[in-house]
Amino acid sequence: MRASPTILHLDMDAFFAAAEQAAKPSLRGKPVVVGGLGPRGVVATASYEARRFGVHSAMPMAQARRLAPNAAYLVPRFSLYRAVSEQVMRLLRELSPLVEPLSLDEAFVDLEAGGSAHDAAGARAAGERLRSDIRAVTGLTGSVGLAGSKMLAKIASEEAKPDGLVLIEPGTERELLGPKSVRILPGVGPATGEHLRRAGMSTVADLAAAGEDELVRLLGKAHGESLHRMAMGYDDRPVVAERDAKSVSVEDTFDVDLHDRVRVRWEVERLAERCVQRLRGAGRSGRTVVLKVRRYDFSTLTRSETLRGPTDDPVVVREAAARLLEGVDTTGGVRLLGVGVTGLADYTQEDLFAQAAAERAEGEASASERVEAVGAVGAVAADPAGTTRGAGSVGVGDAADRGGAGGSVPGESGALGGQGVPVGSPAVDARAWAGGPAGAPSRPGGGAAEPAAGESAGRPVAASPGGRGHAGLRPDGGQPGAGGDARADGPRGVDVAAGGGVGEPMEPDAREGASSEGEGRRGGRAGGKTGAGAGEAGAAAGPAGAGGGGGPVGHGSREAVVRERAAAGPGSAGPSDAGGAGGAGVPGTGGSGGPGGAGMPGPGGAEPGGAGEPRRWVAGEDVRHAEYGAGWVQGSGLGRVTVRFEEPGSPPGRVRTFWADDPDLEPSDPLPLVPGQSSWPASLPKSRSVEGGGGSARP
DNA sequence: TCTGGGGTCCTACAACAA
DNA sequence: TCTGTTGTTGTAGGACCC
Repeated sequence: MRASPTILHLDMDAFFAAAEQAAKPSLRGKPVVVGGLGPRGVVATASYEARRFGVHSAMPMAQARRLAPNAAYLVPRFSLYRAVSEQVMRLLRELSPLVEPLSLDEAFVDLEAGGSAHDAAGARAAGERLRSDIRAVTGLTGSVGLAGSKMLAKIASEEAKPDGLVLIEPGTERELLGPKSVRILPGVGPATGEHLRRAGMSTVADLAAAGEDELVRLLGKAHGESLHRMAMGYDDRPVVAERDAKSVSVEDTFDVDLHDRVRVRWEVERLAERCVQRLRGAGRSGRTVVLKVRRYDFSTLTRSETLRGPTDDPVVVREAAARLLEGVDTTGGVRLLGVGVTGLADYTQEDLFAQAAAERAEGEASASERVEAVGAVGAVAADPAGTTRGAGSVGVGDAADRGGAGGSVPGESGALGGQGVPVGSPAVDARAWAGGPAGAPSRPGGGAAEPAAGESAGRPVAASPGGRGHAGLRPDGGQPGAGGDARADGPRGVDVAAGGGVGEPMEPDAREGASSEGEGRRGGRAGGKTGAGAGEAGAAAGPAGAGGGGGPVGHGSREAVVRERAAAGPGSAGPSDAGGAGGAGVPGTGGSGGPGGAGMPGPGGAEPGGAGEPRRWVAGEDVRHAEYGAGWVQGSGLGRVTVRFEEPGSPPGRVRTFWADDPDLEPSDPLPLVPGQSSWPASLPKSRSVEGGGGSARP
């Protein structure tokens, strides 16, 4: 708590939605909702126009659609938001080196540390200058709070919204906070708020009056003490510029609950792979593997296992996650699965052993010790029951062998994928599934290959038409070309044809925005972008060989299966018979393909280059047409795509409809919201003319 | 048709070692 | 040697935030 209001909190106004409105002039002044468009999606951000209909963040998307049926519904485009966020953070760092980002659109700045303000007048001037700079550089508005502490600065920026600045003079905190709801204090959410309400405390003044002892009694020591201090207006938390991540995790919610144990296991292993990719991308390793399972009734379980040392080996993490799954009852259905790693370190157990081995090579250790050390790699700590699960542990040699095997599989995987996995045999080894988790690369030196190129501008490759898709492996055993998240927003991918629900190409202005749920169109261009042909994509068949058949979430109606089959190109795995039987990708699961018969994942079948399968386009995505120029996808369906031709800085544009596979139409990267900005990330185009069309090769 | 994804922090409890 | 206490570690769950 300082005497001058020199802690600044910036919060961009309705950030995602505002960025979309800036990028799409025809949406300005109209309700825009950004979030997951699948059946279980929630609202990430609603524009102020949409908020007037009662739409707010974290609201189920279905509810938002009921409240604001005419709003534009868009999927988030993180590449755009990250780029704008970088511009904003750069402006903040001009004010002070002490900038603490809280998220893409929010940060604290210590103005005093940067010498940009020492009193209220200076702070206000700096805040106003910042707001005007942000508007000039990004075209967006942000709200600024200034106070002597982080808590109050954040409360001030909330008061300032939208597009304002509020300064809280030190000394006025208690008076200002007293009448406000306890919910404005950080750490008081719905549960704590209700708890306090039942205890007769609804305002901050009530908390202050209750005293620390009472709050500790109600909420526990840490929470009670900190809340009491906050209620008194005390908060001396410093602005911290750098914070190390403490965990890395990935999770997926499925459109339809998973019942098939084999599928659940496959998903867990796939998530483990993605988690390790992220872990490695951050240059970290982790020691504790955590499995998260949300069941059909929304109850959530976590199971964790701590290894002997940190690892970034996909095999080790995958197998730990699979072991953890064995202890979880999934009967009744699984709604969400997640895999995470905590206890992060900058080195791996293998590093330590390598170092130790080098030392021993210099004669510092005996041969017997060497054997012991190598054998321990990847082994897990004894479990709580006191039994070491040796069967699941993997030694270095084992991992290396497996890596080799994984790499060798893709060539055959199409066929395997088509056969599906025998079910009813719990001993089924995922490693036998081509393109499935089995094929995961192991470590370099143990045969692994790193992802080729980070995130690749958010364009997953070799994804299935339904949006799912383990990307499969290159024949060299490496990861698919572009690396990054190989899954194209999988679980939410909905087969356009089968899923219904996706509108006709829209008439101009008949409905702003689009509700297309086909997020997985990437498959259509994956081959071209990565240099992989249809054959490779086919090799990515999922374990059960659902292929293009049963979509990942059970949208695999017979109709869809037939379409996908027809579209399967040579070299693709093709849908399994089970898929053909009605969408259940797993033979033997009683895969009746009944309602929501969950097909196994796996792009397999209809993949890029597949003759006749239209490409899929995501609502809101940037595109470029050879003749009409830059635009964005307003809607798609029934083999057509509707594009509005406009870009940041242009007047609202006109709408045209094309065949989805129109060769003149191609995807494009986001442009700066204010044309010609030098602070726009170098990896993204600064203008269409420079960029030459977005750069994605056609399949 | 309710309820995402990626985090952080805290609490409680059991096991174990000193 | 046995018992009680205390600290640490691992595990699980809950709340909260954006």
